[in-house]
Amino acid sequence: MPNDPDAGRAPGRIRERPTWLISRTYARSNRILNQAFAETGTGLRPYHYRLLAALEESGPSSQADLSRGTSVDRSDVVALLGELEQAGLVGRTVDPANRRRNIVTLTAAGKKQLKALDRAVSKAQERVMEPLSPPEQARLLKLLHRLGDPA
Amino acid sequence: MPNDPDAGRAPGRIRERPTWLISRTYARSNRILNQAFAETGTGLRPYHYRLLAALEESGPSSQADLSRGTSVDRSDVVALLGELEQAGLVGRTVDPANRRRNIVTLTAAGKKQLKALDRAVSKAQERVMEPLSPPEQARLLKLLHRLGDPA
DNA sequence: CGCATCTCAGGAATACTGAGATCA
DNA sequence: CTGATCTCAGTAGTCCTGAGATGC
Repeated sequence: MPNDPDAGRAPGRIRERPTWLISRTYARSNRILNQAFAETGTGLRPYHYRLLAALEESGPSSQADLSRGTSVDRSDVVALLGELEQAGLVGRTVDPANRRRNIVTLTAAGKKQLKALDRAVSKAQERVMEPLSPPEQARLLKLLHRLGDPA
Repeated sequence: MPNDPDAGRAPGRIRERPTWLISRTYARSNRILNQAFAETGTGLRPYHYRLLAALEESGPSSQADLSRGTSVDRSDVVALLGELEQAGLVGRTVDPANRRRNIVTLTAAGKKQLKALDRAVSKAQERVMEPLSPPEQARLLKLLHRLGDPA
């Protein structure tokens, strides 16, 4: 043997704790997802995608509403939108009816970029869900939906 | 009205993407879990718990095996074990049969601490899984197990 | 030599807190 | 005044990469 006889031996599976399973699943999903985003060469990350997708779904929104709808912290939304704005993917204008607010809109370039990201995300998700059969996937999503959004 | 008529309006639910649901569930689980750890007043975090639990399950282990078994990066294991060692919860000795290795063992204090953490984790997990009925919980865990540990 | 292990330095992405300024 | 919004500064915990030193 070139090396250790028992190298690579994995110890036990720890307790089969729900939180551990959730964490493991999330980590794996993230690895796949981040790689997919990296491969687009856009420099955009999942957080950017969330904001763009929410904007397409809800139309022009305030930053606070974007934060609530995407579960991205208000504080992070500022920086993320700054990056998206600089890339020409969104526009920010002050709401004339309520000058505290910014109205954030998706530009044409943003819509186009979103479509490209959609394709990457779809592919990544197929790979994430691959170990399960389609009906199992549907069941899982239903359960996760209730667990992640209990309100 | 003291303020905005439409404040708090949530925009759409974004796309009901699997990765988003996984991410949301993980975030919620983490919030609950981190709070539970904070309430123990031990200063220990989920990562510490993973290592302690793995040590109890597998007995004395090398750091590399701990890393593989817990999915905690080899690089982080070093610092985490340093903290646990300083707290007297684990011991590290060089393996005489293979001097590259450290043999990490759970001390009596570590076992006791682990039991306290176990209680906190169990309670937190009940709260995480609360929205689902017991059979649904079981179904979810089975699916997550296959998804998070596809190898 | 190749390879495993431990260690350290550092970075990336997510998640969060606190505080200030503006405005309804 | 209360409270919502935007912004900035800073932090914490997870996850990952690269590289060096030692030993099989």
